[in-house]
Amino acid sequence: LKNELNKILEGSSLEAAPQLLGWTLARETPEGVIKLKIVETEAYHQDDPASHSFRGITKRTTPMFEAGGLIYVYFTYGAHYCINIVTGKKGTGEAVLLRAAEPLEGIEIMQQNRGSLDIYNLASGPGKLAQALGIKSTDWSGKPLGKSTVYLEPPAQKIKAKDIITSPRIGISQAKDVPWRFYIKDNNFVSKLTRRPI
DNA sequence: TTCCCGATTGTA
DNA sequence: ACAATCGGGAAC
Repeated sequence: LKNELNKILEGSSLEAAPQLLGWTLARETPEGVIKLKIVETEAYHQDDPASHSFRGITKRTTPMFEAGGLIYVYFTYGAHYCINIVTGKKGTGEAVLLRAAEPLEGIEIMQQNRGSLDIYNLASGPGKLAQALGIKSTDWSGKPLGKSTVYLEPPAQKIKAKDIITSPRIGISQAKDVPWRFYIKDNNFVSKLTRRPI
């Protein structure tokens, strides 16, 4: 019998991205547990020019083509790590980028990891989110969600459909028009970047 | 092996 | 508004 998370993760990234809003992202570190509420996501898939999986399986993108439930971590701009949740069936290259989250527990650990005390600056962007969690290596990529890595817990309260805003994705040059970014309406912890003008 | 560029962030 | 920074992927 599949639980709710498995149902989400075996679906497409486009379906999963809004459904993951409100879920708690957690990691147990030597310093203590870190928990955040996911407030902003983006969907990427195989037939999507903006997706790393668009050009097929490479060493980097191999996890994206596995069955849903893995994490996919990539390094970008020479400085930042970003965390995705792989979704879909094995053989389909899709994932949900975790773009922003609201700190819930382990805030001091995240402040330490980020070198910032401002709670609105701890995970308000994909690079910041990974840094807050202490994810700073692509060795994490391809690992399954689980207590020994990073795991998800159900939303404290389900996010209502009317409170989910869709918009174009951020920071990409291809497929700028499609509304595959999702975030919680009026949430103060979403990323601050403005969308590049078309 | 060379070259280009990026699913970003911090600073000016 | 813009530089920093370096690995991935394509091209040569």
